[in-house]
Amino acid sequence: MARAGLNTERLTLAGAELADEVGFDQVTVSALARRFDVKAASLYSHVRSSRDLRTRIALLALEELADRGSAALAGRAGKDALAALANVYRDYARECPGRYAAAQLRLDPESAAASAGGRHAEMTRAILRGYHLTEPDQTHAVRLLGSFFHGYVSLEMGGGFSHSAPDTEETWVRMLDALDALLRNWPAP
Amino acid sequence: MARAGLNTERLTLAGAELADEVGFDQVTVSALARRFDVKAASLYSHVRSSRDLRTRIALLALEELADRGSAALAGRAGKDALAALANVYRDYARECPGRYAAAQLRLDPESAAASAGGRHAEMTRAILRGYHLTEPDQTHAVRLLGSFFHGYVSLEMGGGFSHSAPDTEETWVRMLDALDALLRNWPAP
DNA sequence: TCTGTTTGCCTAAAGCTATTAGGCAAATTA
DNA sequence: TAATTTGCCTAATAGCTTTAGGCAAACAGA
Repeated sequence: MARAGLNTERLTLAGAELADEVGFDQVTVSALARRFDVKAASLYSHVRSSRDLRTRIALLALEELADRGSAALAGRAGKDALAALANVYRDYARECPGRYAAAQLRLDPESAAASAGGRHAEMTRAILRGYHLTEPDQTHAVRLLGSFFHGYVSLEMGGGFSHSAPDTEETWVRMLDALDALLRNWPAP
Repeated sequence: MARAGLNTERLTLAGAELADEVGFDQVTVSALARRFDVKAASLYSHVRSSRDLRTRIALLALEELADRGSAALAGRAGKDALAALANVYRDYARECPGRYAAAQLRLDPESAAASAGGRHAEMTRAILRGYHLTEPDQTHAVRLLGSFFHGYVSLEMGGGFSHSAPDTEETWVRMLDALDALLRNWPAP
């Protein structure tokens, strides 16, 4: 019987594709096995568990997202950089909803430490260099931007803004204007 | 054999408690049946499906959250109101993490329409009355605040801020200062 | 090329969850 | 008290997860 040529990388990638097609919570060892025309038990040579598979997809997504972020930030500063990074998150969530959902998976401490999570915080900090904030305000601002990016994208993806006018595109632009203004005029304690 | 006295309300409430104890994604028909010392099949007289159960818990959480919000906003305006509502979300997530997670469940359109979701948007709008924003900026600001509240609470609950200094309490206060400042000086288009 | 080893996928099996169908006894109503 | 409704049960099917052990394909060395 010919072999399917499975390995951890391919499974992770296929799992990410599956997530984008059917949703991250529908990513299952069985479904992935079906996609390779292989029995579910066979995947356990390459992946420790269902949880392990999902964690790997999450790490992949975080990495991809960080790569896109780095590329977008190169050569930009100030509001330009802010908008660029914000758009990376938003576009990624739209293009790859399953992967984006995966990136929100709560990781165990070891995985989190090995993840691209640090790069994300670092990118946000890089943006703030254009706004001349000093510690601890810089950290507060990093957290505020992180909260906002994550929250906005989650709500938009979840359809939270879908019915109401005005459209989300206009809101998005005006929000970035507002955040830029806030960072330029960050209030003293 | 004595009856357990199940009904949809009790199951929903017990499901919410279970969610707070073991996590919303661990809320299962079987686990709930176990908690009532009853067979899983018995729950299907009161609940249409596992999905139905989860939806009911989500609706309960949205309702409780809206009730707390209304109570907190009564008699407050401006920054006072802003902080009060923000704290409602944050405290609820801390006290009832499972319910809070449930409130993030993506609802089908009918359930969403019947949910307290509208009350939440209305509360945020009420806060903005103290900041004299006109449409469409008011809507943009509603969405920004919604994104921020949701994003911050999600990240804090997920441990996103856990390792780094300064502590989240200080960040929280300074973020609310910043949002208040932003709303008072909302930038023109 | 043959041989031995590793590796990869398979079958088998047990355990858990979801869900449906049909039954009997408890609670309610007349 | 009799009739009816209702509530929980047993039984059964189906899917996902995971472990154990087997056989054949791929590979390494002589």
